[in-house]
Amino acid sequence: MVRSGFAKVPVAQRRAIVSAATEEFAAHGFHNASLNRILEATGTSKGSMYHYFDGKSDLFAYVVRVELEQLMRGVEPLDLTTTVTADAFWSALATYYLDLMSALRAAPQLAAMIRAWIAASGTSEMQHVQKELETMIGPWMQQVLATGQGIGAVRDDLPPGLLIAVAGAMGQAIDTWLMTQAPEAGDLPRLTSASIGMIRRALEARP
Amino acid sequence: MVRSGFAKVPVAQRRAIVSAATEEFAAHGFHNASLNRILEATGTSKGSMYHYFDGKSDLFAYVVRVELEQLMRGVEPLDLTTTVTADAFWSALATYYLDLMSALRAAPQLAAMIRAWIAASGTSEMQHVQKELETMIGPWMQQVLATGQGIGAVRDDLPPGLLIAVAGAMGQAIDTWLMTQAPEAGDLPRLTSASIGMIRRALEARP
DNA sequence: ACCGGTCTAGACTGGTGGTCTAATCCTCGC
DNA sequence: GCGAGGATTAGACCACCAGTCTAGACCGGT
Repeated sequence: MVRSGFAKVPVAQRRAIVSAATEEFAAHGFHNASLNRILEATGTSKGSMYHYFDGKSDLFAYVVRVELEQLMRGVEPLDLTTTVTADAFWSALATYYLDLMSALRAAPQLAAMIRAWIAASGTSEMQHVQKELETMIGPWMQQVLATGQGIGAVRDDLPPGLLIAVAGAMGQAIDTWLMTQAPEAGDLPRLTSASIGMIRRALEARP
Repeated sequence: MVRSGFAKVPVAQRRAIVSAATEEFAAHGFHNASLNRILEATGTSKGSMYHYFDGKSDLFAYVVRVELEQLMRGVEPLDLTTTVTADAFWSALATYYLDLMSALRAAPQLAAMIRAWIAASGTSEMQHVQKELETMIGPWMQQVLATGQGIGAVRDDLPPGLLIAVAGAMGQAIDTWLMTQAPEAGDLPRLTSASIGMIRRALEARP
């Protein structure tokens, strides 16, 4: 967890650190990013940095969180209060997903950062980072899932954790495939909606 | 790629190196594994090791390959030549998947190794490892996919690469969920078959 | 016997993340 | 106004890392 001291540091330097760290992590991934380079780039001393953060992965977690929050802020939040049919539920999810994807497409550095996060997740140093971010996103996902099950859009014959894991993995795989393959622009909407369709197929309740 | 010299080294030492490396990688993951520790454990000198392998990730690729081959050897190969209906195709896949999973469950070190590989994949050092292993598995997957499409079991309205990526990600997510959550033994068959069912739902051709 | 290439040992390099101590700053109580 | 003492900073230092390099051992062919 980020140490308390960081809140007191002047905004300018805080922003400088976050920006330099984002750049470094986005460019080199977590493991090949150099803390020393970030220090050098921002003129921060090691003592100060270790006063602000518990270590490299802590800084990484903080930066990812800040960037994710910024991404979320730029996207119309998902509103499921008015959806009462399965079709409405799934199409609301699809538009939300499309929004997120296009926001990501507009912020390549953020996208690189997220890719760095995905690439490093699973490594042991990332476990507490994962946990921290899960507490940020997990409840939201669980609520979406519960809503979907409530209106009969999502199956409820399997453990919620498994459903979330599978859905997340599918989304991740689709994202990276779309990002790296970069199909012709004309094909993109069809591919994205078909991809969401796959998730729906896997998760929807069957009569 | 592994250097030619390694083939000439005595079997005993070769096995010692592979075994020590497996242990190290399985225990610490790729990034936190220490080449020096492997050298120390096997009494190999740095000069020799770098004579055998191009570096840490090269050794890792070799070890993963050896272990994977061993896993495959212990499992009845997938035979799709006699399957002509979609149901037969999917059930053949399901039994094969179950075989693999139980073989993995019986060899925890191998499982740890594979988890280490999955965790590290995506990192930049792993790219050539990925490529090497993909040339080992990729054609097989493509052939399974093509067979499935041929008999109308698998959809063909999306790019093969996307289908493979999604199926692989789903399998991975299910595997890790099953491994880490370790549900009661009684539930395992139901969960596995339901999981395969999810993959089928996402990928099967619809009338 | 000796020559030449192959293999081995391990010191060495430039880098890493993280720790530690000494100094400075800054905010309080007085 | 000023001094004490905790919070903050600087950066030397540590153990360790993957990878390079050189000097020599080994060994088969002539």
